[in-house]
Amino acid sequence: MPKTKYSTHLGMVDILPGEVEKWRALEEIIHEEAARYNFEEIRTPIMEQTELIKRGVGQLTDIVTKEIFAFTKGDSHYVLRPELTAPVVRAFVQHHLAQRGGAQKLYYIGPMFRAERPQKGRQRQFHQFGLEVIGSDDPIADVECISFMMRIYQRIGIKNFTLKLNSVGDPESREAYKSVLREYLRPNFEKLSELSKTRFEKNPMRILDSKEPEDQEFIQNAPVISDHLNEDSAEHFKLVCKYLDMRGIEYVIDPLLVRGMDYYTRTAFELTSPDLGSQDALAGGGRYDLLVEEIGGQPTPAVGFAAGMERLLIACDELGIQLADEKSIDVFMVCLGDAARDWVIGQLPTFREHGISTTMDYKGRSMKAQMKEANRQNARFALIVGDNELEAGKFVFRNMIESTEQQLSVDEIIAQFKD
RNA sequence: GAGCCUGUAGCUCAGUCGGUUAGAGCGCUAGUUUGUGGCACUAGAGGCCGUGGGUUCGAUUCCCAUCAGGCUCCCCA
Repeated sequence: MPKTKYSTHLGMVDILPGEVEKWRALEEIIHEEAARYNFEEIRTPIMEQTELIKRGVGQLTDIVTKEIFAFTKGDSHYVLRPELTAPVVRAFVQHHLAQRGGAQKLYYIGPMFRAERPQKGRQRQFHQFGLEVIGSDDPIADVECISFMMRIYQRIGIKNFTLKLNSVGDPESREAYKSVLREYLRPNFEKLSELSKTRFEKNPMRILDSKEPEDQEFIQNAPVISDHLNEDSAEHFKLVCKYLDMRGIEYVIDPLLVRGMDYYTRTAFELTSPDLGSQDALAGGGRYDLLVEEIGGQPTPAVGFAAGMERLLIACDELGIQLADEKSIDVFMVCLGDAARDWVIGQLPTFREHGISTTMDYKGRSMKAQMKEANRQNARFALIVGDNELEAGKFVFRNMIESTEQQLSVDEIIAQFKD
C-alpha cells in the first residue's frame, strides 16, 4: 500500500461500500433468528472498567495479560472490551435484570478489541455476535445457545465445520481432576514444554490445549475429565448431549477442549472450520456458573457463546456464498440541458416520496456519461428528459435490463411501481 | 511476543543482471455515435516503484532499519 498521510491503526480496518452490505445482511439474519428464539438485544459501552475485565475474564488469561487496550484518566481505569460476556453479566447485575423474572436471554452484536498481532481472521478491532442465557442451569439453555449458533451458519449456508463439545466440570469435579492430572504429569514434568510448566500448578487443564510437540505424547494418554465429573456435572453433560441428539445437531466430544477464559464451567464448545486457515475457530462458548457471583451478583448460573463475524465472512468468501444482493436503484434520471436538469432536480423528491429509489448525475456531464452512470448504478430504468419531453409532458422511460423504451407521463411512471 | 515471506498506478500484477522519458490488464475520464448504457475501437488522466538510511558516479533495482500485509508459533472469535 502506498502511504497516505493518515491511515487506520494496525489491525483496524474500514468496512467500505460493497463490503458493508454483507455486514448488514449478516446482522439482519442475526436479528431475525434472535427474534425467533426470543432473545433480546443488549448494547453496552465499548469501554469498561479494567477491573471488571480482569476479574471476569481472568487475571492469568492471555487476553488480560497481553491483549487488552487499557488507559487511565483521572482515577478511572478504562479498557476497550475484549469480549462481551463479562460486560453483559455486569449489566445484568448492575440493572438487577434478575428482577425481570425468568432466565434473561440476551444477544449482542458489536466490536471487540484485542491487542494481538493481526493476521488472517484476526484483527485488533473485530466483531462478534453472541448470546447469553443468565439464570438457568438447565441443559436446555446450553443446547438452545448451541442451536442458535448452528442455525446462523446453517441459514447462511456454511456447512463445513466441526462442533466440538466437552465438559470442564464444576469446581469440585475440576479440583479433583486437576489433582489427578498433576499426578499423571508430575513424573514427566521436566519433559514438558516451558509454557506447560508454567501452567502446571495454576491451570494444568490448559496443558491439554498445548500444541507444543514435546507435550503431545503426554496429552494423548492423559486422564480424561469426563471420567472425573461428579454426578451432577456428569448428568448435566449427558442431558446436553441428549438434547443435541434430539435436535439432530452433530458434535464431536473432545476431551482436550479447554477454553481460554477462566469463567467456564461444565459445558464448553467450539465451532471450527477448515476454510479459515490458522485461526480456525468460528465461534465458541460455554457455561459460566460462577461468573455472576464473581462480579458481585447473586450466585446465578449462565451459558453463552460468541462468534467472530469477520471469520464468518471469510468462510462465506471461501465458499462463494453471496450474502447480499448486488445493489440496484429503481430510476436514474438523465437530463439534457438546464431546463431538464431543473425539472429533474424538482422531481427527485416526488419519486422518492412514492418509495422509488432514484438519483441523478451530480457532475453535469454529457448524456452518454449519464447513461453510463445509470448503468454503473445498476438502474432498472433510466428516465430521459430533454426539451421535447418537457414540452410534451411525456418522458422516455427506458428499461435498462431489456433495452426497451416507452413514452410515459410522470403519473404513469409512478403507477408502474405500485404493486 | 517469536520465526519466515511479501510491498511497483484505484485493483491484479509484469519489469529493471543498478544507468537517460517505469509497463500491461481491469477500473476511471473522454471521443468514435452534435439525445441513449452494457460490446468494440481510440485517446487521456493516474506511480518520489511502502517509508527512512546506507553502498555507489548513479538505486525503483543491492544492504540495513522501519512501517504495512500474508503464513506459521502462541492465543483466541
